[in-house]
Amino acid sequence: MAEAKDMYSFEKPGSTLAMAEDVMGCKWSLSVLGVVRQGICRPGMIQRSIEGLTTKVMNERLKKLTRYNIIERQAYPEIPPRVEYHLTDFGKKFVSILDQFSALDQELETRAKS
Amino acid sequence: MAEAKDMYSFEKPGSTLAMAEDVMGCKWSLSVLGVVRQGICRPGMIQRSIEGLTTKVMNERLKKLTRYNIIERQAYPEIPPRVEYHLTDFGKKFVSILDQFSALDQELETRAKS
DNA sequence: CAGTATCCAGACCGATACTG
DNA sequence: CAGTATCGGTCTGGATACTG
Repeated sequence: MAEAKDMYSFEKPGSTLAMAEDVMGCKWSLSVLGVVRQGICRPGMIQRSIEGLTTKVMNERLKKLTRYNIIERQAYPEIPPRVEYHLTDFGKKFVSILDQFSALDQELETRAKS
Repeated sequence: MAEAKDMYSFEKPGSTLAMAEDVMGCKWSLSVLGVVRQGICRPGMIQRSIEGLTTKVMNERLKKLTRYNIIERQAYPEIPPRVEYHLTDFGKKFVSILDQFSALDQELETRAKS
């Protein structure tokens, strides 16, 4: 059984926090997540939306985000092939936490003005 | 003035989110933050608390966290020298967001049990 | 269009020795 | 005790070409 102290220790392997660390530690992860959440879901469009992102890295990130169940992949058996990525329910919770970092910005700005 | 769409774009340079990315992307950052929040505030103790952490990397992390105003450094002019690091108010908000990632774990566990 | 393979420069971090 | 300097291996990500 977990002790209360454990509530305050970071770095549990396999935890959501460790996952967040892994995701955020990779360059381009947040950019990709950002455009996917905006509804830009096809690889070609994702790449064209993000200046400087290469195919290789994009696919690595999409794979990682998929593996962590933050986004999910749907492939349509057409010619030419079509693939779509969308946030999962878990992914929506995940990005809503990321938003709270941004919310701190607003708070700091507001404070600066007053 | 910012458009509504900007609310959903990640990756603003200089933002708290970019800072979070920078911090979390560095190995050992969260470990260091974790022990400092527990009140382990002196470098020697911090290092002894974290298996595998070297002096060099610890100091790099402490510097970065200090630069971002997540923790603050207090030096006492004694012999031998004594230094303490503590969370700032901003840092407390920062770690409370990190806790929400961990909170997702609880939620998932609870759901698994039921 | 979606995705993979290969190559390589540079960043990161671990080990160690050192200063005040 | 707190912190810095140096060196070297590893791993990441950027460029490019390629397959189905």
